[in-house]
Amino acid sequence: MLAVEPFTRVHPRSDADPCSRCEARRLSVCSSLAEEGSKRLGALADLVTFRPDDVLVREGDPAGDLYNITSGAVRVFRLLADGRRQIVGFLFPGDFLGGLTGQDYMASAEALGPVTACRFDREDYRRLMRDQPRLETALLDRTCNELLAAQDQMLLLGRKTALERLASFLTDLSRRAKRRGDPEALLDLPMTRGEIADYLGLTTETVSRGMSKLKARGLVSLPSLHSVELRRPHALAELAGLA
Amino acid sequence: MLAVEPFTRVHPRSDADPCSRCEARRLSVCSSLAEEGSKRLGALADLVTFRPDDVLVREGDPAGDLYNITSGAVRVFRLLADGRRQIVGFLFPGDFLGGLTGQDYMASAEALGPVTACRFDREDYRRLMRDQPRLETALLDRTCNELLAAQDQMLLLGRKTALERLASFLTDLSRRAKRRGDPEALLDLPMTRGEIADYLGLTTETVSRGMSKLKARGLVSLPSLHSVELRRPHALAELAGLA
DNA sequence: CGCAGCCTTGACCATTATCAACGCTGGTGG
DNA sequence: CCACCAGCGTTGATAATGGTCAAGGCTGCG
Repeated sequence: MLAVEPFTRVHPRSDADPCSRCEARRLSVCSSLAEEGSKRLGALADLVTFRPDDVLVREGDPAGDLYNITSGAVRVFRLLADGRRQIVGFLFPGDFLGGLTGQDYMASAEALGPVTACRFDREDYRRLMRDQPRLETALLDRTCNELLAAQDQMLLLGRKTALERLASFLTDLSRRAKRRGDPEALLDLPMTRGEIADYLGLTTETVSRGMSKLKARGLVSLPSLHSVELRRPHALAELAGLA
Repeated sequence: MLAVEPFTRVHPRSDADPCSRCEARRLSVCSSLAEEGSKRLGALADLVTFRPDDVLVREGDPAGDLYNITSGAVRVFRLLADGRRQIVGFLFPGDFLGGLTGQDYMASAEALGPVTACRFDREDYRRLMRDQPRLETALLDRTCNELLAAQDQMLLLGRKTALERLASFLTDLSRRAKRRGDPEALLDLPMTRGEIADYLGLTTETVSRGMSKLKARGLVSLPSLHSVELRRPHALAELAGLA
């Protein structure tokens, strides 16, 4: 039986210092360490690049490295035996990939396009955490946030309609873009319709129809295949069931 | 905007000592502390009881207490504005309820039947964790396990059929019963069909039909409304998509 | 410029939700 | 102690959301 090995993300913090080594501008791991000597983290990490569809980690492989995404985007997913895929998350710059517990990776991660990431050895990172309890507390906080997001996604998958799911997705992307400092109304969609479908528990066709319907209702415009402009973000959030 | 506040569970460990105060036989929090002085934890906790449908914590309320369930079962859920409910988890003896980060509870929890629990003050628990890093590491591990279970549930809600969801549910209940030391083939179902439905993203009727179908296929028998006997656990696990 | 892959749209279909009726059961009060 | 009743569960008929299959268009890259 496989040991457990979840993924966690690091969300950027606005008050953080830049990490010169991994080039992320606002990264809470780097921030936590800045106070106690970020040199050390820099020495542990190296910058790696991936091409589109490259595999960062594969479900079932022994857990080794941890990554901070610094550019590009990543899909994290699990598969059923017959090939059905559920994407459990998309990672953007500032997000964290990898788990510290368990023996094997329990989900796969692949690059959506060109990706650069800051790689840590898992054991180094663990040692670092042992020396710096603040880092462990920060990771616990982040994992709790991740769990909260997972509960949101359960509500979405279990109880929302196709259109509500799309509205939720776009609203969430907008929120995350804003947090990263990217424009919140003109979204870049680095994933295909099929990947959005596998994230929302739908099919390509339903996602496509949903996009068309949102456009027809004037909630969004679609300047290009892989970008969306939120024209009525509040109405979209309302449709998403947020408030 | 509400601060994040996820729930985490403590899973029992077989090598743990009993916790005399909260009466849980195998509880990893108690275990972690046994090594360094479980008296202290005992002093912080008090035993509380709830009647059926009592509210343990309510979504949106300021986060205060943490609970270890010692008997009975609990539903943890989130709601949409129009009343649609997604149960994000059921808690059984040995499971942990409450979050250490964030300002407010982000999900509600109610007793399925009579429940007893070991209650801790959140601040006390935090202080305890600061003194005992092992406890924090254990909590991080457990939260990661929780996150993994959440990803399983996403796969279930996004990509499994109604019958596969039911098979997964029963298989998971069996695994958890075994871990608690309860019979793994004769399951107690403390929840209603409607609650199972709200956990699996289905309706009462579909759950009921699914149960009948599993019975017709000889995979289970239904000795009473709230118990299930797994007659072909392996076939059930296969249907669940496990392997 | 052409082709492959992705996206969109349409027609049809299937799974599951909805609506409805009825049966069971456990708790309560006469 | 029994009978009633409210709530839950089951089953059936019908409807709807979203899936499947199919055809054609766009686009970006070689």
